[in-house]
Amino acid sequence: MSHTMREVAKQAGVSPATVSRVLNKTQYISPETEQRVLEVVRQLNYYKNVHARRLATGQSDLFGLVISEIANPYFPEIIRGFQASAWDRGFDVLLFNTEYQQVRTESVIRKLIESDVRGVAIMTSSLDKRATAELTAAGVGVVFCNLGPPERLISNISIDYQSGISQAIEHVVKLGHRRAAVMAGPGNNRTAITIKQALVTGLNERKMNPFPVIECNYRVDSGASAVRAILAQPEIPTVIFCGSDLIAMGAMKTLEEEGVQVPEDVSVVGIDDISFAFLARPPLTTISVPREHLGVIAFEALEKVLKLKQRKGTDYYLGTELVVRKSTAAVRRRSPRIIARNASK
Amino acid sequence: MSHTMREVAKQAGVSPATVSRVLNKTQYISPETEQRVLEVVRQLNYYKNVHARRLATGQSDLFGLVISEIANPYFPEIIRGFQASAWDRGFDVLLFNTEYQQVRTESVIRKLIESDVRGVAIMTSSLDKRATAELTAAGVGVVFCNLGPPERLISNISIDYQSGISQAIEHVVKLGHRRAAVMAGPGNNRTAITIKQALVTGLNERKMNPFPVIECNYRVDSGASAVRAILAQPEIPTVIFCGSDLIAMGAMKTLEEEGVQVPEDVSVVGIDDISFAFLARPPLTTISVPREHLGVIAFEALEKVLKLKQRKGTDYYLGTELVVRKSTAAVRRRSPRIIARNASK
DNA sequence: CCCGCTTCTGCAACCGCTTTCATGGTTCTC
DNA sequence: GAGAACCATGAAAGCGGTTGCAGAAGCGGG
Repeated sequence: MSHTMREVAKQAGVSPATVSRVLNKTQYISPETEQRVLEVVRQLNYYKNVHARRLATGQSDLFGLVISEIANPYFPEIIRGFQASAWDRGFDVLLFNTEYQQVRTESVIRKLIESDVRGVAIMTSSLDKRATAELTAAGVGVVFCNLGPPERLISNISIDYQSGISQAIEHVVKLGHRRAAVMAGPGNNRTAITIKQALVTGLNERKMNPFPVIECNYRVDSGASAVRAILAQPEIPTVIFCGSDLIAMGAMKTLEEEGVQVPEDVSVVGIDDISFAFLARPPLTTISVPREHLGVIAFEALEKVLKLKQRKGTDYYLGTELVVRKSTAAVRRRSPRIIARNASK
Repeated sequence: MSHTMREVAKQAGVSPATVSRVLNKTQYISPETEQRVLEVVRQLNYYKNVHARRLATGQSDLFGLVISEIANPYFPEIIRGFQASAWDRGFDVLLFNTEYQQVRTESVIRKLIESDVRGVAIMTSSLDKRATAELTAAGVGVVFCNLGPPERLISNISIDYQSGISQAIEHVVKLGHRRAAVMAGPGNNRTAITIKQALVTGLNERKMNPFPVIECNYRVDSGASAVRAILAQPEIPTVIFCGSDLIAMGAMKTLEEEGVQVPEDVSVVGIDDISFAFLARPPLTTISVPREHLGVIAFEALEKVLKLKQRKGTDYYLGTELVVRKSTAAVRRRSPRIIARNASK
């Protein structure tokens, strides 16, 4: 179908080696020859075959990126940052998603190694540390997020949720809130657990022992039952901390349906600052996680760890920051529940 | 680093050919030999090298998917559908985004051909038909969206916006609306143009000549100025049709900021039914485009067109459907502008 | 004029896997 | 019991590039 390098060489009256050298600029070739080769390449509309190249050089120009699920708005910016960095340096990226399934994990790892990727950024919590052993054994660099200390060929990026969470707690305390609830992410998710703990610890330090602390999954509608559970308490909180913006938006939706106003009756705080947090109504007060930057750092970390094959990787830190919008407001004297009771009397 | 097939063969006391046949199940091998080979494969933790494989077979197990921009919530579901279908059949997908830049387009096409992908789904409008010629010339199957009639190796998926739009117009007419405005997508975007025309035509048929008809880009904040332009009209519309949900959500945000209530003062209709349309407040009435299905169909179309190399591809149709939520309501007697005037007197 | 040093290009051996064809050994079949 | 038909496997030739090494020209210096 398409032409080979040998054909180009014959047409140009040179050897394949010369064509290779012209195309890759790996050795000085006289300008006339170079021109001739390039001319033929253009005429024949020649495309080099990366598979042959990868085989011959024993190196691919591929990096892997593993995420949980493409439809989760947490990931697109990460992908974007990672892919942009890779593209700038002439690398391609193989994107895999686990869809939260353990079975997929193994196949993904296998595909990654078979494809001879240089490095892999694991941005999902559904891959555990054990799985990465396979990768490093194959000489593939690995970088992940909040999973543990660096090792040989392994770097780690720690997201410092604590800083943003402290700011958020500070913020609501100033607004007069004393009673908080927590709607955390799923209990089998590493990141969700980290966030939940940071939240609970931070609140406890301020003597605001949160109650209830509920786990819900990342699906948009999962907040609904959690919100109802919260509203069913004898004394309902004045502020709800959510483990992700998605949960927060789901919560706000349900709160509205239940006749509870945000932020007048209850304040809501999210985490992530996904692009829609800004469009939510009210616009969501949230803790911004620099996701695009995370993708960029992830790629750079891989490049670096690959240079230092022998030594262990690095630990990177990424700060988080409170973004105040409209879903938080000063606490009212009386909780809506009490108002409701009075009203019904 | 990792082992080769030859090593496995030697260890198992067979030839590389046999190992290949065991691993690919391409020929009957006696159970004992098979067991022996598999055992060695396990022991050595052998991974086959896909590049060598692709080179030897002259075929890759890769499909390409080209989108505009990963951060645009229109795409994730398409990716999901496409990738899931590919995965099920043992194929991998190479994801490329144009970021709306023409320069990228060429590199993307080149990479696609160099990677020897079997087929490419082009889900962005920023690639024109000319670009696909390169692909088909290289024997790569192509499927795109709303771009023209099928040809050799080229299939097309037409999204029938008309049907959903008619339903939407019917819906607002029943609610008593007579004055409509249109906030279309960018004028250099094929899909946006198609939608805009469908919208304008449909409204004209109902004698609701929309005014104004404004183009805005797909960034979230772009709706703001367009909304202000609409509100600056002497007579403001009672319903705004938006070229995408993102535009609609941006518009609703700005409307609220301007003190105009949705849907009491103005109804808003979106297009796409992105997952957030449901979370918007008020939840967005929109025209749902079956995006995940689009991805699935795209993959299937590619598989099919590749089987029939000689003949031209197929034209697929995908319907759209109105989803009524809360951003549309019966029209009020007087427009908010008039109310505002009265109030200020 | 010869030698040695550049400079530019070609030869040929790989990279790791697939696949055609061939081979030796069995089992049928008449 | 000999030839045919199988069967399970091996040998080897690619696939389309890359690259170490070698060789042919060209050139300047002694």
